[in-house]
Amino acid sequence: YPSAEGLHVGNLFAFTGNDIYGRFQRLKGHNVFEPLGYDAFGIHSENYALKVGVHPMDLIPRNIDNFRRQLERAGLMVDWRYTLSTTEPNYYKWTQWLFLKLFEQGLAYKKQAAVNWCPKDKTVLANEQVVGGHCERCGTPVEQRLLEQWFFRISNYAPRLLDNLDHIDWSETTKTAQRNWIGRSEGAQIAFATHTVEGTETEIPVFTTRADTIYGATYMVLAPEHPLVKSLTKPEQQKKVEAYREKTKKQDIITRKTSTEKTGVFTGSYAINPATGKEIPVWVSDYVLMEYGTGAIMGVPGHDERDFEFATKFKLPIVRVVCGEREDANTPLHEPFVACESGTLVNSDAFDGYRVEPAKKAIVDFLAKGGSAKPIVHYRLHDWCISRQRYWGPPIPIIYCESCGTVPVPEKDLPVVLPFIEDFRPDDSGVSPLARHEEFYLVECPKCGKPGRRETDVSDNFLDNSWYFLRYPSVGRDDVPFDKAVTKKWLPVTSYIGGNEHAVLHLLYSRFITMVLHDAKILDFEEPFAKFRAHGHIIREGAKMSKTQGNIVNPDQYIEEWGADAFRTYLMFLGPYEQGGDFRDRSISGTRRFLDRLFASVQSMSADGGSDHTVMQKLHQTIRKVSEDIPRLSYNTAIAAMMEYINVLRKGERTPHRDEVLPLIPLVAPFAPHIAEELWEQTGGTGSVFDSAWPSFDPALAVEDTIELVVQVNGKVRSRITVPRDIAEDAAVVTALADPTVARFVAGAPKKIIFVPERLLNIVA
RNA sequence: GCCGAAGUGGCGGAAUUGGUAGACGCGCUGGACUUAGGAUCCAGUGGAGCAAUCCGUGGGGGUUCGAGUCCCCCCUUUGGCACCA
Repeated sequence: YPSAEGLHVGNLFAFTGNDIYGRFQRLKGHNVFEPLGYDAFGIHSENYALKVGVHPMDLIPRNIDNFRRQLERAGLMVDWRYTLSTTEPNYYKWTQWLFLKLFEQGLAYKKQAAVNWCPKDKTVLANEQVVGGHCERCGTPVEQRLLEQWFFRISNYAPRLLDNLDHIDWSETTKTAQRNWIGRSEGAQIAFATHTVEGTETEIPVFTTRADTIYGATYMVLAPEHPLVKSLTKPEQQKKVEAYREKTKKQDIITRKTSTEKTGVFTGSYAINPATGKEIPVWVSDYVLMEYGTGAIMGVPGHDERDFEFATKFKLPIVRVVCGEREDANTPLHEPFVACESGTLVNSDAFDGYRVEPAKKAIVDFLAKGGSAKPIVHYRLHDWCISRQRYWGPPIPIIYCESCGTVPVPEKDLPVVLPFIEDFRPDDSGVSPLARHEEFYLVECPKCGKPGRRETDVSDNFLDNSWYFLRYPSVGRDDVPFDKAVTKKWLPVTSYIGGNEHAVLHLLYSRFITMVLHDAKILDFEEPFAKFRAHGHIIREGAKMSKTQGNIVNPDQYIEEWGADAFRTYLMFLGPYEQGGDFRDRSISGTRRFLDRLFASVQSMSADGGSDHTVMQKLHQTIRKVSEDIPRLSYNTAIAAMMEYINVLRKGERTPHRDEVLPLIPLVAPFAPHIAEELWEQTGGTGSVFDSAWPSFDPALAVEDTIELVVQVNGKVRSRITVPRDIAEDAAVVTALADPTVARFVAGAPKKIIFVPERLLNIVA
């Protein structure tokens, strides 16, 4: 996202890590395609445009120019012929096409729903964009609002999105985040019979993961928005219930989600506990969420903290149905007993004595016979709300016609171009600013030709970036979103390094979209990124970088002062790449010195091919180390190894030989491409160093023939002896005991000898 | 509350499977060169001790010939999710 502030050092950290990997693969002889593009079709850009009073159509190209300038200085191996911008009609034409594909598959649908509404940005947000009850973008507390919205049925794909995680090569942290977000829970749906105030028989379905505790269900709770609330409320309770529903509706998400004090009201109705056959009261409370499960629960106060709290407050009966090892059926419950591994059922008729886990299945089976229960797997993942009541985004390609209904814009009419309008500021109406422009929305129905009305909402920015990897190799093609043959050659993405902040947004949506296209037989793979690694984040002096703290690092000044190569190398050296690290101005001098010493070594090296044996050994060890470290993103240790080698090379003002120096040039090239190219040319290389070859190492040379064997006595290091690498245990013991220090600690015959070849000898005395 | 990551010198960090703790870099100390040094080069740099040696990876236990690494308990920091039934 090309922000107005320009490139952040964090962006550069991410891009450089990718670049090193790409340059390394190219040196290894692979054909590498490394693209980069701009994704500014969303709220963030629009808000900034509003703030500075510049139209986004003017602002975004300006930001992009600045970004491009900064990116080019960073020395990335990006193929700029294949860049893209999600704000361009030739790109978003295909974003709209994507919407149509989902619509065709029945995966895009419109419904009225309580959605997350940001009162400041005046738009709907996806669940993934609500962070701790606040708008991800501006931090304003999010409200609930009832609106007609377009959704994608990502929930249909929940099982696949989850199961595939087991066999894709991704960072565990990212996989865990997705698993938690998808939130599979295995349980049962159980129906509680009841009747409406008019006397009609009906039932309240609940979802539970603790069917084993059903004998302890002493009441039920419906979410305030639950559709059954109305018909179950007795006339004498009506006023109270209505008032309660009003009150909870007005509360914003924050107070609702963070207040621990339970509130609620009785409907006056009762339902039958299908296990006990007893009548239990039906309550309404906002601690039950309409969005999860069935929007209704069975209250088991003995074995659930929230239920316990609620029952205590409203004096509802609390029954023990599970006990631990030192308890029995009559042990009083002063707090809910929630541990279940060790629990045994009590007060549960035929199921008394069952362990918790088997009881779950047995009780569901038992209730299933009466038709009131079935095992069910529930996912936390909600459908993806993609409507945005804003201006800056791709218009959703739909036309409403009085006779034909909801009609998709025909593919030949794409793109639906976002018009330039002056008054793009959103308002409270719940509709997009585009709805103020007849010239945009008054259109003919593509089916029957009668007057129709265009959809005026635009789509979520995350839809734009859910498919860009598919577009990159096909940039320039106007007739297709992506060319078949080109896609086959380059995709899925071989290696992707990104931030974990996208774990449940971009990275989940991209997987979903890819699966949908696979199912529509448009793609022959269903996972977009074969390998994904989450990089760490850079902090500064122990604190997160932020504008308000004023500790943002602008890469420009550092590149100016130290050069792009030293800066890149420093960023990769400051910590383990997958963990990030602490940015300290002063430390950049270290990597700069390293590169200077490398440069000086080339200038001063002796022209003859002679070389020192121990230096050559070190060289081959270094080549091996760097070759092994780069693929596992251990950039910091790869750099350290090269520094170490330079130190050996120049130890005591030694003049290095040509053969000792030259292999360093391609070795350092992924990190410091500019210097590497320069040195490559100076030393007679032709073309680019990146078209040369990655140096190979001689395994025989990479090992030393004599080693330092550590000698321990009783596990404590007492000496180090220099011995042949392949020394036998007996010989090692003899040599070790000849050492005066060792001899001093060994009185008499050794009790035991532990010999680890090439490493150590431990004498237990 | 739940899920995850992490605690190592003055600082950033090394230490593939349990096997020399502190690689590499910053900083610091001393020296060389120099009119000068915030340049460059050389040497040193975990703590205590004259030394032999002892102590050292958040704390406490344990397993082992041997633990930064494995097991149990606890503390701290940090990221994410959060009334998810």
